[in-house]
Amino acid sequence: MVETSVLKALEPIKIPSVADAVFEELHQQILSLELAPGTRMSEVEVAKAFGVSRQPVRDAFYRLSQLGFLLIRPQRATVITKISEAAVLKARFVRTALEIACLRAAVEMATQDDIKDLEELLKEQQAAVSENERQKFHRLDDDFHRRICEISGHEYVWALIREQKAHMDRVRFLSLASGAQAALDDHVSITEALRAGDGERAGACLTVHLSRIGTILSWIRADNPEHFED
Amino acid sequence: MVETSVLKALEPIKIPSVADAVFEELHQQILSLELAPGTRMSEVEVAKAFGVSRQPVRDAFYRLSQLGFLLIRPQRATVITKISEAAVLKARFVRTALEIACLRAAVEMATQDDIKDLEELLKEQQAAVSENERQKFHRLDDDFHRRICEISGHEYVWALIREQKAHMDRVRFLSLASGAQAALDDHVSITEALRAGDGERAGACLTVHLSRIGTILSWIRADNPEHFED
DNA sequence: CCTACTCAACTAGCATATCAGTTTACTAGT
DNA sequence: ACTAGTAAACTGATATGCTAGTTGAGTAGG
Repeated sequence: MVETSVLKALEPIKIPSVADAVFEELHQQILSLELAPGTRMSEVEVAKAFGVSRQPVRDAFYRLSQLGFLLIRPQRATVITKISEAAVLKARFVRTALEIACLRAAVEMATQDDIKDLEELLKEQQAAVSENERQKFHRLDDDFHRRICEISGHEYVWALIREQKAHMDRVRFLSLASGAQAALDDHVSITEALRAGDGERAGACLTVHLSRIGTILSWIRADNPEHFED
Repeated sequence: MVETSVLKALEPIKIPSVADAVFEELHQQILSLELAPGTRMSEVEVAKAFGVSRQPVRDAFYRLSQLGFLLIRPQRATVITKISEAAVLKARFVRTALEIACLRAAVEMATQDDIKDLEELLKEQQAAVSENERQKFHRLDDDFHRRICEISGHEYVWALIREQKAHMDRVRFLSLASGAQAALDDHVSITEALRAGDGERAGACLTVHLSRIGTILSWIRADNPEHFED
């Protein structure tokens, strides 16, 4: 037998396929609005641009359509979906439901160390806000919410939340730095409630936190009507 | 212009593709355990059995793997996943979170007619239980939960719940008729709480309701160890 | 100038061939 | 009998040709 490595991986190693790469790239470009809503996409063109065949592009297209970012119509052009105010609010509802469940579980499970970790995150977030580092804050924001899922022992829920969140992220990308301080304040409130073991209050804070997107949604739409559907 | 029809469909008509058909058939067979967990699946064989090419089968396989029913390992055999006790409990957690959110919203939204509809459903369920019509009860069970989503104004959540539910359904299929009366009693309690406008109590009843699968899970596993993963 | 029709240029779904990697059955050597 | 090595028989991923259907520009007819 050929000795491949000392520690043969126990879990099946995930080999990133070409389709994965195409998906990741397109997903990132769509979320960052480099690929604007309404843009016509062609399997052939994308395949040529990436230097691959149509098949992996087709696979990637399908995944994106499942997430609601591509509208594939047989025999017709595939287009990047416009931001739907309704879809964003739906995503918010689902995300709120899932995160509240995690938060309530986290209240029961959180150790001193967990709280410390969260507070460490809050400090980093404060630094990012102070230095106006928008990208960094967004990443730390995600970390905070993911961390709560982990603490609750329901880490897998983050995958679902991330899916839902994606629809909100396109809006967030248009919002510039607005609301970062308010978001951070919410995080502080949530962490305090968590430390106090008050699941009710934590949930209420989270609801307020996630509701903020609703208030900015209308004026972001007013500023960027071309990215929204009628 | 050729007059295609008087009422041209406003929404783009969904043309069922071959891939859709393959997916639906396999999905149904997997959920009903006609295709047992652990079964090796081959794109080629399935394609031959359905009389189609490998492409639509591949598409269907991918969708099933996303739902957690197929384990696709490149260059290795694709197998139908065994029932995972952990996956069922994860699905239960997510489903509970989503349904509680809907239920609480439904408490605010429900009209007299909505309650009447639900109670009508309960009667049909009672009939199904009395006549020991298992399939029918399962369908009415789903209707009940879907109806609550509709009442809450968050009908789209049902699609997510259905996804999660699928993992629980394979277990339900093994459970024979056990617990139908208990489930119906839960439905009655939930409806009563809904009528009383007591979201707190309704949520508690729902949590109990969905928890029942946890209690039967271990002895179903004991009776059917071959369908469960270690 | 406007309308109705034709047709070429697309589209995605489907079929098929090829490729690289894994598994497994078989054989040669002990 | 048993092990090591090899090759054939798989696997899914990728590439590409083909088809039915849609779209839109251009043209003929009014």
